[in-house]
Amino acid sequence: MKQLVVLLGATGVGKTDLSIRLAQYLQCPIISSDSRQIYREMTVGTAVPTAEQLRSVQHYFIQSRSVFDDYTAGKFEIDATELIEKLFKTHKQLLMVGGSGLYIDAVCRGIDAIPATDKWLRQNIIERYKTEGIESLRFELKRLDAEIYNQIDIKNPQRVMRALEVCMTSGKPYSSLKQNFAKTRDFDILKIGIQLNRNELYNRINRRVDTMFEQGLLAEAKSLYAHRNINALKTVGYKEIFEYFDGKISLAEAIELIKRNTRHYAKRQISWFARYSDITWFQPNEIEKILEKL
RNA sequence: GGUGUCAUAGCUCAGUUGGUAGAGCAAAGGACUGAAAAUCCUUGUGUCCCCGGUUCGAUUCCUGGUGACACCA
Repeated sequence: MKQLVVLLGATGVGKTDLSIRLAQYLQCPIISSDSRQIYREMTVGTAVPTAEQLRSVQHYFIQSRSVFDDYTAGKFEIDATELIEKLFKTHKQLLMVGGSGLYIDAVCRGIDAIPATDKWLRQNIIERYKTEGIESLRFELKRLDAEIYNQIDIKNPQRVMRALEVCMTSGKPYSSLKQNFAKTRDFDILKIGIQLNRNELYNRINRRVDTMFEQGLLAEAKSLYAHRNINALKTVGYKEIFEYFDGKISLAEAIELIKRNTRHYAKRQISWFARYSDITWFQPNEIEKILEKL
């Protein structure tokens, strides 16, 4: 049986360095499940693997799309499963590495097939949200799909808008499309989790942010400033610098905010992974134990 | 040195016409099916600066002290 090894963990725990070692051991390429490293315009701020790391192991998805492309988790499921199928023809084991929970889910269990939604419709719904408020959208969603209305987090505008947009484009209730069944994949999945105690993780995150600035994060953000409204650029490390460019906060404040928001992000990842019951957890330095597991 | 203002949660501050107090941020926990590094939810006991006085009762009023800030010398 083919096996997909999934290396996951919070941002900054040291997945990248470890992944190179594991890929070399398994003699397989790396498939990235990172929703931001996939964009070629963002290098420094997403802590993409170094040029040397990219040279030493074949990587897929890293810097393979543009921030102008409107990439999504749904596309990732299609692209990644296709790629995995292809690679399994020449490899018994493959390594997927990344911390984007939804992207990992998309590959491991799949997300339901839902017709692509129209860009303008979403724009329209966002406008309605801004002018009419959330209540109006909730009211309409309840009318179109009472079941989904009761399922989703009604306090979360993004969820309400998405549900509405699906109902409107498909012409069917979102709840009828959202099956929630895990797809069966024709390969085994082994989840390897990397964790550190909270203090150590936060220290590493803080240090990594300082390093990003030394490596030119400011200049990179400057080159993207004009496109700040693009979804992909609503990203920790960029959005705070944009605020600095706006003159709303100082550079020192931006740096602190990036550190803090990255910590928040790491916490959210930890919460997400906590619900997977099939992860074997290791410390980043327990390479021998991990190799043994493989 | 003098005068004035202030001192409340980790931080910034609100408030109590005298009955021991609450917001934002932080922190912690959580949710998550095409924006996911996104978006959202939950959680607030703290010598109310210290000593004393008035009072049934003081974080609140009064005397003194300490500290910070401002102005005047």
